[in-house]
Amino acid sequence: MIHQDICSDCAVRDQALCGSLDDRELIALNRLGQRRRVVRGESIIWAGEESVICANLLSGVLKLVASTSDGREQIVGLLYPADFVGQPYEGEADFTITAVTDAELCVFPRAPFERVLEDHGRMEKLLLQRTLQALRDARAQMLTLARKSAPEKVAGFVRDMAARAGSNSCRATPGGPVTFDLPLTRGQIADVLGLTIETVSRQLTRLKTAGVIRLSGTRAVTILDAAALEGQAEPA
Amino acid sequence: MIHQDICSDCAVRDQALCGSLDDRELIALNRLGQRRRVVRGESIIWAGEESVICANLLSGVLKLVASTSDGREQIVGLLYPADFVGQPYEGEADFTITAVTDAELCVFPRAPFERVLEDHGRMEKLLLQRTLQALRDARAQMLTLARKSAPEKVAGFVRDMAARAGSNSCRATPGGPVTFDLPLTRGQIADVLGLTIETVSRQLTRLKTAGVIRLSGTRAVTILDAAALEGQAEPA
DNA sequence: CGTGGCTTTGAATTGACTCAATAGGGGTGG
DNA sequence: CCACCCCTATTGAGTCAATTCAAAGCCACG
Repeated sequence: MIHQDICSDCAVRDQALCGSLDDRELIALNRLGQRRRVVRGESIIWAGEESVICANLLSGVLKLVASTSDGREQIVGLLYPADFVGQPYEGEADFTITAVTDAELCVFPRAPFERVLEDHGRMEKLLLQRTLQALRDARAQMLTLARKSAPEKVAGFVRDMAARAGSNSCRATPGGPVTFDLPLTRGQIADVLGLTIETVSRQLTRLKTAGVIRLSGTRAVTILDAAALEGQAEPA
Repeated sequence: MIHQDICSDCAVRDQALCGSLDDRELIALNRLGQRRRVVRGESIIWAGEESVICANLLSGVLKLVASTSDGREQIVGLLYPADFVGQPYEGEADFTITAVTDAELCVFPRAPFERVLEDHGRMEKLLLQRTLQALRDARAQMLTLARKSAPEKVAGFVRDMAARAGSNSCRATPGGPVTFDLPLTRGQIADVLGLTIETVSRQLTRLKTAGVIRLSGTRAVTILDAAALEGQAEPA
């Protein structure tokens, strides 16, 4: 499906990079873009292949996966709605990008998209700022992967996911119990944190037993003691 | 010392971001820049402090260090001559930047530098491309930190340092013995790889005993068997 | 030629992994 | 509506890679 009139139905119209464009500019970009739905587990870019597209993520969650030749895997990034997807100015993709939930994208062919970038300094500047932020995030995660213990990793991950969920649907009582769904399986959490499934499971059970969180089903988490969680994530 | 005429004595004039500017543009930037020397161990930016400068690195090697509140440290990036230093568009620095060798910088106040960026699309595009590359590097390193064994980490590190040294002073016989100096101490290598000093030392000794490398003094390394080194760095 | 920092080597410990088996839970079809 | 099945998660026991703790050794430099 080609975009309706002028992205008026776009759920992330203002948060995505396109937010920097006025109506006239949007028309040009709009002509390039195509909606695409992907189902959970489907990949849109493969490491080592020519990366011919860029996109805005409209809904769902994607993972960036790095892997060794013998099959070990590491999730090196997660993408959420309004995030930019893909690598301009780079032919061969370094990481495989796969949907961890059903997702919807607004896809652009890479080369024309690069031309739009060059013609629109505001948009390029926004992309630079996002890229700088992604770089800071990746470097912060390097500290976690290399130097934090399994309890710290899991507590920090739960805290971060709660913060993200909380920023979407803000609660009246900050610090009070917050409930949300993890978008990832235990195995995917393990792939983010550089642990194994078993270790993630054990640490979550430990937090539950300690009364810090409640687990309902396999996805839902309730934060019972945010201060304790923070204390386990960042020991003094 | 203010720049002499027009950066004519700059060792990295063509490789650094400034390479994108013509002589007229360079005059404007030149007026902002100041040379600064730092000695080994000296920091130019501190995590948590306001980050008021950007710079080009002219000579020497810098490290970006992330640390936990209880003192664990991780080197999340190394900067070499012609690399860009600092975080435009971001007030508070996330990482401490420290010289690992004596170094020389061309320093710009951040705010005016940002204005130059906005006025010069070519330079902003170059910075975007460098930032995207740094992001790819950081993500690749996440795989190493989280999923590779100590032997793989150390072999890969030695290979990468050899490649960097080799790219500067190219040898006639590719694959033949290459000798170079590590710019880092064992402790700093450990901080890059997420290991301890002792483990790095043991792995280097193992590579020496296996006849893959020769160690002369504490800094010099000779690659005796590049194929074996590659094999240990990236097991099938 | 001494001194201090860096490096190497050894022994013991441990946190996370591996292997293995059980339990839960959501969806499908009878 | 219920039984079954598959996939995911939990729990346990034993192992091992890397760390921690400790002691020399080496080298560069004053």
